[in-house]
Amino acid sequence: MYTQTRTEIIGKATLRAMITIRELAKASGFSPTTISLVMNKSPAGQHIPAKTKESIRNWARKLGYYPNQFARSLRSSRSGSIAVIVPDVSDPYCAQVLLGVDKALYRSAYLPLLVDIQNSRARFRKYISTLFERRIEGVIAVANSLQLQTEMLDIFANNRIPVAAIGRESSDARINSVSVDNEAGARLAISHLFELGHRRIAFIRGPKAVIDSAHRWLGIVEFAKEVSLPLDSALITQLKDTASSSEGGFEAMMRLLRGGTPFSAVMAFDDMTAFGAIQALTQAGLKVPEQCSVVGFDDIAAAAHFNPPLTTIGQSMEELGKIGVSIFLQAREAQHGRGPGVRPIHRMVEPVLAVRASTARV
Amino acid sequence: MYTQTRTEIIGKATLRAMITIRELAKASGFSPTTISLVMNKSPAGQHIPAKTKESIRNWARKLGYYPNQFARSLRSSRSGSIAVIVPDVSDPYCAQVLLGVDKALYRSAYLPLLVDIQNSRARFRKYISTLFERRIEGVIAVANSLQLQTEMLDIFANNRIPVAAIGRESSDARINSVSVDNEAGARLAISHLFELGHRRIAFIRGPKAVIDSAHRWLGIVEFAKEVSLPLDSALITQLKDTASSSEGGFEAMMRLLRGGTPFSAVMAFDDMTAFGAIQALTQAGLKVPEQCSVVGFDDIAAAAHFNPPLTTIGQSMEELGKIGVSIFLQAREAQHGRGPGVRPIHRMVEPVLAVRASTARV
DNA sequence: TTGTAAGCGTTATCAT
DNA sequence: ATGATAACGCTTACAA
Repeated sequence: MYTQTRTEIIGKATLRAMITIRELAKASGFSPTTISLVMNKSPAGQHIPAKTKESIRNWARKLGYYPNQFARSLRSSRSGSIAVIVPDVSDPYCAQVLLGVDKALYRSAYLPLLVDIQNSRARFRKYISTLFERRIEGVIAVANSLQLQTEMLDIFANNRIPVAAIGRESSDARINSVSVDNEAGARLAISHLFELGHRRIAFIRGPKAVIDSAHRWLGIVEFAKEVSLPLDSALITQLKDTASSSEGGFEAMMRLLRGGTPFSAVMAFDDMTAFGAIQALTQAGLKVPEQCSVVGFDDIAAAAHFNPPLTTIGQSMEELGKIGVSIFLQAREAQHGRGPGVRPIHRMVEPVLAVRASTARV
Repeated sequence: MYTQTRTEIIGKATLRAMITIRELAKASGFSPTTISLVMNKSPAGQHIPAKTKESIRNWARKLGYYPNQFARSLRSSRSGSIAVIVPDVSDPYCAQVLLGVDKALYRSAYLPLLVDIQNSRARFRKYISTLFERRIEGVIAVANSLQLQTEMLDIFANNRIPVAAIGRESSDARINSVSVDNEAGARLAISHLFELGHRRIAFIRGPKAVIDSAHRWLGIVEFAKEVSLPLDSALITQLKDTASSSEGGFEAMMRLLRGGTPFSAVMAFDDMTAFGAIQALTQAGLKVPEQCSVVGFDDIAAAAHFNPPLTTIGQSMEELGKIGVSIFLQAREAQHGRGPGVRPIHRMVEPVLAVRASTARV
């Protein structure tokens, strides 16, 4: 094959191995301009005969011509890349969001640059220059965890790069966001338990610093008031760590059990917490859901496969990701259109109750 | 701030917003050459006075100068990007490998371009041109699943782009690979059960088309022969789908239970399969591990959080990822050094037995 | 020690 | 309908 012969040159050869538009021009007999017009389906080239177009495309395929994106970006001032920042790729929540982002971006002209900051501020900072050097046109950040605070995203907004924060409402007005309606989700969860006849319900609240915790708690308090359900402070505990984890859930449940106040159901901050809580219950000889119902939040992939399959509040992370992309595209459109008059976009997705086998009638 | 003022221009402004080396030259009073030498710490610039260097770096920081990577790549013929291809980002196995890849790549000069082919050949094909256009210098592919066959990676090898396949040995000699020692892993699993006193062991084998299945089975057969353990064909079943899943495990276990042949332990193809099997056992009223021990393979994150926590064979996906990167770096080094005489690299990681609560003495 | 100028591959503008 | 030419921002001989 042609390209293979050319790669015999060693050293810096890697990129040179590809054929250039001028070489393609020479080989095909057309000029670089014509080729460019054809390859990009430019409006300016609409009067080029179909025969010519056909011929050029054939030559391109035959010689393996792939236009150099760097030259293109340099000329056009468009990088076609967008940063997707996640606190931790191996976290199932992030993974699901990523899936949605990817699906949505796939149809667009943008390529995602995945930045996994692994819960480290230092890593985040080190990536910033890389992203600027690559001239990213936007940022989509999964900001559900503590580690990726929206303030950190200010640097992008300062440089007029549109930012979409996923999973947490931003305090900065210039930062767009999508998140689940935490309050509504919490209501769904507690009302599910309430309808099953549970009256003595325990709560494992999320870390204080996570804004979602507060919103979810608000939903609980309001629902409780409406149906006159008393909230016993002996049945309320809080995750200690900054991040949620199965271990945290385990410990929280141990505290509740040691407390001695009886309860027939638990509402956990999220699924990981619920997993830990169920393990603690099982270990204490209590069967779920027969002796204690458990409900989680998030509906991560593992929830459905857990033993027992977990009843939880789904928030379609995939949807969050897709909306994140659409927000970016919209923001970018607005930026191009009128410049300054861009309003921040905030959207919420509706939570859904996924009833599985970890909850039962009293 | 300077950069902000400049961005008032609308339209194509996004990339223009950044300052160029010439503007920095004008502002600082030094020439582009000097600046380039300083910013890149070029050997040629070793005699530039510290004072000048200092001054240039200060100006750069003050004006927010980030060298344009496109211009740089165009000039230097080095893209600094490498494709990381995964069958499915939301799969926990992939996620863990990705973590390792990312950690290893972070210290290198390369930026990963994540390609999630979502188990679709069509998506894969569509990405190929994007990757060539961006002039990737290498490919790291998680090839554990059926969906990403090593043959698909040939197109890169054909273009002299080093490829490292993770999770599956490649048949093509030009494709480097790292995988777990499946045979040794299977031995670990069965000998663990054997030592716990199990003699009637059931097996849920992996899909036929997955090469790992065969390797694991080989380990089983050899071990059985050594200790004269009879393998009862009534206790051997196989996943039907092309991919492994919790559902597949559930069905396989139902088949085994319906078969009526008694057994005290099951070895599942992988963790997801084990999850499904445990659910089936639980549903049938059998307690794990009291009435039936279960062992998985992979040690995905959820295994430790499962109920009961799953005994399984760990294969440090993170390690696989890191090795994948080191193989790429090595391959690239070799390519630069001597050109043709590059030997394919194949490495294996040792599996480890993670004993948790899903297995017990008979 | 620092500056000048050419060229990387593409595309937009202007000619033909 | 197609072609010549300049410019995008950077690096690197080579010149001063």
